[in-house]
Amino acid sequence: MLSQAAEDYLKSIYKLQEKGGKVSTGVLAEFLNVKPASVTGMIKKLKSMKLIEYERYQGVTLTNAGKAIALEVIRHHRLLELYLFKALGMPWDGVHDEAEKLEHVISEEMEARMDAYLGYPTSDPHGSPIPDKNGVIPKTKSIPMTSLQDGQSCVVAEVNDSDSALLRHLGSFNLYPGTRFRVVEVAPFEGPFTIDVAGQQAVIGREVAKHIFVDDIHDT
Amino acid sequence: MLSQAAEDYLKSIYKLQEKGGKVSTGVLAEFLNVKPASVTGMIKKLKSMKLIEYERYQGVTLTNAGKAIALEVIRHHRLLELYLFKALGMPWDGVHDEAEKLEHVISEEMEARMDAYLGYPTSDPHGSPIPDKNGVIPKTKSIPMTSLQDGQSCVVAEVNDSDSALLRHLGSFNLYPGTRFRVVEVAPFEGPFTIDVAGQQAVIGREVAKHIFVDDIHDT
DNA sequence: TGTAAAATTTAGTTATGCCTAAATATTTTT
DNA sequence: AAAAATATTTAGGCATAACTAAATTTTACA
Repeated sequence: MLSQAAEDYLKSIYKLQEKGGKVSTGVLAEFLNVKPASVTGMIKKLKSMKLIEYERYQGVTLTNAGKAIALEVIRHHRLLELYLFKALGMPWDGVHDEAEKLEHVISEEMEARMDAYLGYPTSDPHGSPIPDKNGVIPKTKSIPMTSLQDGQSCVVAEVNDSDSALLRHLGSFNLYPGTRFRVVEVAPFEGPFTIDVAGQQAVIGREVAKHIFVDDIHDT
Repeated sequence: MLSQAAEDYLKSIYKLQEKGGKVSTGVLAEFLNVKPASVTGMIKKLKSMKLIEYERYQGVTLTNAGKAIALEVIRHHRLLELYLFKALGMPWDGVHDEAEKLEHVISEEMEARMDAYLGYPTSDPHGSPIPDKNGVIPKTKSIPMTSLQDGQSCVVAEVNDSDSALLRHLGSFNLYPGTRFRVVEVAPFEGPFTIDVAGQQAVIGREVAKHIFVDDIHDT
């Protein structure tokens, strides 16, 4: 059995690898809130287990075996988030932290039972896709909210799940995955977005908008 | 935050303390499947945290603070067992192992939500009492099945939860908490019990009977 | 292209929690 | 009450996974 720490490394490498191929020691250290020297240590262990490919100073990539474990952990995380949200009624800004601890601990049996209870879902409460038991992720084609223009209408597809204060903020505007809104105005010089959600106006700053992904875009 | 290992020690000391006052190093080591020397080490740490009282060679007792933590962990365990059984339909011989891992990880919020979902239950699927959130345990007055006589009728109150093979065995006779049965015969010389469960006869050996506790006894 | 800055690795330390072997204390037996 | 048996503690190790500080490699730029 793999340690929780090792699982977290693999999950993080997977996520960072999504954005750009190889993952550097520094970026990984920053992401995991540990020092780069600690990352080097763990990297050596993961390499010896053939879960990553690695050459000194060159960054890391997951092997197929490593990727499978990363996807398994991500699957646990997202199934748990949705389960806690739906079955226990936990708030959408609270499920991430709970899932973060539980994801390393649940059995395959529990995973399967939650999956069945939820009707084999494909996305979690924040809109992130849930890999199936073979590690296949449903394809999504959302774009960052920051690329929207005045007058465009769209649907919230996915929001970053790890910052609970941000989630509460979005919740106060009813900005959940599936919610449609229209861009009323994009202030110039990298300014904030004024949007209309079901008749209510809201102002969303750039920093917040970066964490929101949308799809089904129409010009109005 | 207390480590999982420390929580397990406190829980184990609590359980062993139930049967007889002070808990010796050796008994605790045996119970936890570690060596006595390891127990001595942890004992020193727990003493420095004022969770147990301890004098060299004299065994340990929980302080009030230690007892509170032990009861909290036991509450988590039993609530989880019942939750997994009722909400996810896990078999009663499988919930122990899952709860054993989850008990150290769940938040107070999750505990409270499971408790509410279950309607503030007072016993788990094996009949063990669930401490309330203040650590108060519902009093039970069951006796070991081994003290029953021919012709007595009784109800299963509690069975040992940690041996899943034993639980499957009992399940095959429908011997769950709440099930009534009648003692048809107690074989002499410490022999097995022949019982009648809803018209079906079953033979229960002494070793198995030791792990079954019953109440509501009537002579027939 | 050489040097300074930035990133990464190595070396050595710490804390947790387990282990074995040896020393010591307690209990039981004779 | 002394010897033998049992229980417990001390001493020294190992693995994990973090840390700091120093050394090394890579990259950036003048």
